[in-house]
Amino acid sequence: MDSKDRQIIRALQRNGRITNQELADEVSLSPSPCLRRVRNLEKAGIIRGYSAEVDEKAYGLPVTVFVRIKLERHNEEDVQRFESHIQRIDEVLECHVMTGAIDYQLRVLVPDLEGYEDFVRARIHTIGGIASIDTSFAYGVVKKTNVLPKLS
Amino acid sequence: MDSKDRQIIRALQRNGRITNQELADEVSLSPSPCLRRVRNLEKAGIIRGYSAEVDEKAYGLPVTVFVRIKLERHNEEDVQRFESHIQRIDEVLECHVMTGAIDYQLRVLVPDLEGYEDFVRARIHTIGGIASIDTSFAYGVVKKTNVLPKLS
DNA sequence: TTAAAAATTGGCAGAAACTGCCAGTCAGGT
DNA sequence: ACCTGACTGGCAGTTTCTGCCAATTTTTAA
Repeated sequence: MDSKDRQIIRALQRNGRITNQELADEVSLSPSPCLRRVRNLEKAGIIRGYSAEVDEKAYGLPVTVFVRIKLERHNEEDVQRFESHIQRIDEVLECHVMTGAIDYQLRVLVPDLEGYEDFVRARIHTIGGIASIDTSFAYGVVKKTNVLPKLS
Repeated sequence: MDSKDRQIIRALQRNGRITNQELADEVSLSPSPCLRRVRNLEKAGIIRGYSAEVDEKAYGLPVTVFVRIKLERHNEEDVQRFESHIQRIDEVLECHVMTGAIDYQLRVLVPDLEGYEDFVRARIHTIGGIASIDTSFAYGVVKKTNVLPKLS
């Protein structure tokens, strides 16, 4: 991966549906080698895929919640159990394993506060083995981008 | 926005570069009306744009950090100052305004721990007016998707 | 420094996809 | 039943994609 690949990556993050011709222009290549580089990045798994960015509020899910979870036990079985459950919950868009006092942080999307209560009861507590849940609601977005910073 | 639009949205979140013909197939429309719906969703701002999903590690930024920040004062001026600074920092991919004890939560991408130290010193503390910073490192991803849940 | 080998590039042409236009269809209201 | 408005599907000209090959650039080794 050279600097041209990185240029391509950042251009595709800014606009994932740019045509190959425009992309080629932007990175100063002709369409053929440009497309080949894109395909190589895809095959190598560096570009995982493409996605539409959607206004969550307009879609009907205006409430973003960050949920910080601690497990009671950390043996292989309970951890596996928790993680495989989480992966199947559609409302959970992200789940990170964390260092420090908390084990996991989730980003969850719900239609309203009641929806969140339902979510915790029906989806989280039913997993079992959870020591604590700490909830923070996000009520505004200052910044949200997919474009990775330039490497210095 | 009807259920067909929602179908289109979810299909485009799963694959943002699907061709219009395949998309039309998937949602049982012919290409013309399908494309028109997509364009309308774009014009209405419901589809904000399209983006490539990139492997952050392969790109060279393997460390994800969540930073929870409290401000000293919450008057209009200091808040504006903080938020406009944050928007200009490339390493900050997300910044949410939070309820509760913390004012903001940031998602930050850095190459390593040293990079994070530099980031805090050079980018965050220089803003001024910050009461506290709480850092959590993410060292694994259990789930990460852009696809919004179906509305029940 | 030179020469051979490898990787990358650019152009071309057939195939695929996009997109504006128009007539036909369907749903809701009077 | 009729009218209105919104939506649909098909068509055709235009644009874009993409596999192939020769030419160029870069790398490697002598």
